[in-house]
Amino acid sequence: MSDLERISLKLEARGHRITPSRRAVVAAILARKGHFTADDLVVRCRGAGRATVFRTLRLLTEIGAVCRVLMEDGALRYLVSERGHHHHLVCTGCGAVQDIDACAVSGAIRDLSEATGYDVEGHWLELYGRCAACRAAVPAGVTA
Amino acid sequence: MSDLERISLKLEARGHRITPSRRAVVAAILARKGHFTADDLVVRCRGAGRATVFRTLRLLTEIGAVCRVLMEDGALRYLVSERGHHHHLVCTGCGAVQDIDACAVSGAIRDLSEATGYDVEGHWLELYGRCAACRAAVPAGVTA
DNA sequence: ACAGATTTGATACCGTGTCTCACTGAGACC
DNA sequence: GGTCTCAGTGAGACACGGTATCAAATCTGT
Repeated sequence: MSDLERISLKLEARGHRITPSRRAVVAAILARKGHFTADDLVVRCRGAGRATVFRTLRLLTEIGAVCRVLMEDGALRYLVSERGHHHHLVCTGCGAVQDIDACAVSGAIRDLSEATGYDVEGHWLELYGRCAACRAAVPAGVTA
Repeated sequence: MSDLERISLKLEARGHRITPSRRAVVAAILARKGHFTADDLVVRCRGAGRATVFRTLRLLTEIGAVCRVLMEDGALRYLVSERGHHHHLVCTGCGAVQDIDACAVSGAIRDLSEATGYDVEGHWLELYGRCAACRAAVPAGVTA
């Protein structure tokens, strides 16, 4: 089963129709390597309008086919995702994104719940660093 | 020493002038309880122009007098901060923000560095939940 | 075929933030 | 005092990401 088919099934399961526009957006997303902006898609999906791209993007985020990555400068980007809850390790050199399956904070959350009286329901964690390749290309400490 | 004076000193130490506009922006920020948007400040700082408010806000973020909070919906807000590195626990009920001094992920970062070959340089962590007061007012599971 | 619901795309709009540019005001120097 | 310089200012235009509106198109079930 292709990724496109799997996503289509998920959408249909939630009562959404599989239209040519949505198919085009999903195909464009799957064709992207790494993260992308909503505007990237708008440019590539000449067939679908801006609003439709954003709507589809939101739909896909809701069903978990796409997730959002917070870049170091505060900008939000999108990324194809097949996992449920996970975090990202973003390379500040080349922009590569590595998924992290193990949730690094689940233990800390329990402690915090007790200490603060909060019922912690969710969290957002992004990590930034330099991947092995970028470190080899430009050793740490050297600012280009 | 008042907060305003402390912040002024920090700015001067970096070679910035303490102008009436900046003083007004800082005063407006200090008068705010909890988080606020840049637009909040623009409205309250009738004396200072929009651009100046944003510029001052950026300055204060750089010197660490103000930090940004990522809300659950992806929106960014500002918050007075006297600490260095810390994280936030945001109440999804009343919007209260609790600072968390202990960095919950420093241990996990070491492990990740080894596992992935990344040199992890920074991270962003926000936690969301319901504070004790909100849990008492509307018990968990009840959606208003 | 028909009614009703969903989807679409053009466009206007909003929020957040930056850029531009002419102007100001304070300090340095003569 | 005059004037030079330069950080800072504010009005407004702009950029960007995303949402709201709304008429038209397209499905779906009967």
